[in-house]
Amino acid sequence: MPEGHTIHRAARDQRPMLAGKVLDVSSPQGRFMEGAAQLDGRRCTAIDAYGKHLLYRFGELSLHIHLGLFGRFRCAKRPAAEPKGEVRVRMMSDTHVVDINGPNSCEVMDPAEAAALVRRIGPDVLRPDADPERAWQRISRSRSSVGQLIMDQSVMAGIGNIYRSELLWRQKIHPDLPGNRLPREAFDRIWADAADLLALGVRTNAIITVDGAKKSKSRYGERVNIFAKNACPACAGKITAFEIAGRRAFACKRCQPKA
DNA sequence: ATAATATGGTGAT
DNA sequence: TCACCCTATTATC
Repeated sequence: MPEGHTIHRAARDQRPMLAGKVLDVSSPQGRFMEGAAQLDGRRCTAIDAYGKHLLYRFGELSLHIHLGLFGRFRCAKRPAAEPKGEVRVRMMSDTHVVDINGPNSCEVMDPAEAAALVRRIGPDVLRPDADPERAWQRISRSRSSVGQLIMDQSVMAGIGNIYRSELLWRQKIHPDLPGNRLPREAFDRIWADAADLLALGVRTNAIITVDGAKKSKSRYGERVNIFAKNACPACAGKITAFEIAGRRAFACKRCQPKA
């Protein structure tokens, strides 16, 4: 379930559970034994989110987590229940248990490695210190498509596959438009809308791109406009489905002209 | 039971 | 562009 909002939400949720506390760190699944041993018994000093990456700081050392497509967090109060599924890391404070299943990355980093990681991540739409100018410089100089660029985490961080289609639909821009033909004004709208939508995602812990929509249990329900949908909510025309670099993408030809 | 799918990313070709 | 990594859930036989 992870786009950028998921990670920032996790950081927000887990700070009061873990930060400032000495943690028991283990790997119930057994695939992170060495890393867990390095961190076990140390104090978690901070939890930082950068785009889709999460860094649990333990003084000099950082635990780098990237959920990938399948990863998930499970948080609970103690006493700890039996690990559910393949729990790569379990972190336990005096009050809480955080389990991480199926992360794409799970590694201990030294300060240089952590700094290098943060450096290669583009400006994060969810961070107040992000500099959109960096993203604009990349996009406006690139012949790649806007659809590709806004989901490239080194260009701008946080946007995933659903937000991509939804953002470009909301801003009436076709994903195939080359970055160097995107007007500055359109980029500004994309950035601002991304910041708003992802912030709402953090608040609700859900991807909601339909104005005024509420969380719902159905798969995409009324929360998204065109992602995995057939008809355009604006013009009732057919939504076209295609692929961008192997990922599903959606657009309305009528509402999202290429120029 | 087995296959297909998924909101992600990397490294080789 | 493809193969591959990681796991859980849903769809299909």
